[in-house]
Amino acid sequence: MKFTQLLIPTLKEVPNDATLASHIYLLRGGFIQGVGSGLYNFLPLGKMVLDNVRNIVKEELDAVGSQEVSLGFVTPASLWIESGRFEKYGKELLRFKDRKDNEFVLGPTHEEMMVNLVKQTVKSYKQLPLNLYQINLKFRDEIRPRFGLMRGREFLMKDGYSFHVNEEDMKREFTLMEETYKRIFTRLGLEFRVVDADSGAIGGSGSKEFMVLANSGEDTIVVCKNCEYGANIEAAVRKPAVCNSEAPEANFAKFHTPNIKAIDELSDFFKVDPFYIMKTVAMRALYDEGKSEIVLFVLRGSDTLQETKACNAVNANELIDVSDAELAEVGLYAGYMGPLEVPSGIRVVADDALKNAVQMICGANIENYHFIGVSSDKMNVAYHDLIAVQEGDKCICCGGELTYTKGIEVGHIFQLGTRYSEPLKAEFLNEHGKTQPFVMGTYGIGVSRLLVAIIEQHHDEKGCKWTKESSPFAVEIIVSNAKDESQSKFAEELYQALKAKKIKVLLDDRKERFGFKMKDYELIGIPFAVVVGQKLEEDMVELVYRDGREPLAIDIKEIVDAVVELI
RNA sequence: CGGAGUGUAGCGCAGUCUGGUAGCGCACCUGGUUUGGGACCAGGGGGUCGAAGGUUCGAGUCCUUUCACUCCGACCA
Repeated sequence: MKFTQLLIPTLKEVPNDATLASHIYLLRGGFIQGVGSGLYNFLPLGKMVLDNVRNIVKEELDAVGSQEVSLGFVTPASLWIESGRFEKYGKELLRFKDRKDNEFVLGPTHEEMMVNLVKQTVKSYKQLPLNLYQINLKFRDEIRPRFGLMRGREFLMKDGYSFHVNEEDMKREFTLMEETYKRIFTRLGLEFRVVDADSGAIGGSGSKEFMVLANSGEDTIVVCKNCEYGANIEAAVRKPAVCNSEAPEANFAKFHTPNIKAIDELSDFFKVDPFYIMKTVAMRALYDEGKSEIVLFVLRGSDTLQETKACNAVNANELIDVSDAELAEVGLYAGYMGPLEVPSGIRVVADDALKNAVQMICGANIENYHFIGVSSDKMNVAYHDLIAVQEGDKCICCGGELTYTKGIEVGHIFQLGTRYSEPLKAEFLNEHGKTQPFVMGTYGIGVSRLLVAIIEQHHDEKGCKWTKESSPFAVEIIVSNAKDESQSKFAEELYQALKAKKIKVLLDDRKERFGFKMKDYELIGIPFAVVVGQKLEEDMVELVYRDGREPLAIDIKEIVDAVVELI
């Protein structure tokens, strides 16, 4: 393509609302255009990159036997009501009615639709396994869209669904998808990590996320310095913590502790390590149909509550903070809450680390009193993993030191089991002639988000640096002085020669000065450029690299071969 | 939804306090000079000042209402 024929509206100035490198450069480079909160138009260059990414995803998936389909964007709400997600998904799900007053949703993900499709067409185990995917727009009415394409409301996603006769075959496919995803992200030139994850609103178990490592990432991931262990903070586990300081010794008793509420105040008062104090966090858990209840989460004073884990532990849709006044209404006192002698009707969940704990201190559920000498056998509570892993904790696999890093979630794969097939009655006849629900897996890739991930990992102060397989063009030809006839003529010849070799080439034939065109080249970020300039008088052109390598002078007779070799 | 802020040309902004002809830079158009790191000269086009209502002889500016967007928080496959 020729620059003069392409719509590439590059900007010198940074749009006010862009803070992230990828957002700034995608806007300035003329890849995308904002149209509303979380809504973007893709301009020609952006569309080219998007198509490249999309094609790589498609190639790799097709190569392992997945089949592409395209589902309707608008979904009848009835399917969502059947699966139980109409409420569970919350306000993020955009709902609306048609002229006949029927309810619909804009698909944020398409488990229901795909199950419905398969249910109508697959009747026998002989048709399984099956892996279907689509690469289509999704809409999620995000509470707070931000960072450009990173968290838009409308975005391009590949969502795949597999159907199996049993758990074992589903796990085989899950592993196959993990390997396929690794190939996709590697081809795109990304540095990433596969981590254990929370399954969130999709449901199911054993999910893994693909995280592109970048400081601007929205997710905190826990990684081991020593081994391959990695997990989203929402799902990370650690080796049980031990405490070096001595446990207190006391018989069970009620102790007067006026105005001593916080863990560190208690720690000072009793001269014991927070490890031996129980922290009780009250939250209001919200359920379907507007139901809610106050739940007490109990953990060691040295630990911190991980809200996602807590939410999962009580099967709630959401946890929100509780005010002191609300606590008082049910007979609880902030600062003096504990797992013993709890007002009736209040649910208590304790962290796994408190199983078999002895000699603990906890609130007495009476104002100004704590219990001492508490052991967990007195507690009638459910145990769950509730804590947020901290930096410095020990790895569950190897005992190595755990640290935090930031990641951009670009892929997420789930072992769903029968989470959707059962309620939606998606069943087939097995080899014994018996009816059974499909065992499913589901696999997502944030295609438009990948553009963000690539730029976040590959940019400098001048602009984008697209990786080889994502770049909108393989090479750019820059005519230094478009009014110099010999330069224009040679550039045109070179352009035609490269095109004849099926190379994606961009010719900057604008009548602009050299510096201007170089700045645009660097902003747009094509990996290589051939500068046709003054050296043409000596039959030489210059090969420049976007990655910072020194330019190379090359004889005009060899330049075509040199470019072919590079790409 | 809570807190903060911003809406004036395609983009970035000034003008609002103290009411009186709608401005600047970039971009765009015409002509000329320039051509290896975002050039220069001259001329030019482009605005319901987010929207509605009010005060006033007169509103971008003052008052009321409303909408949109951004940031922090809660939230998030």
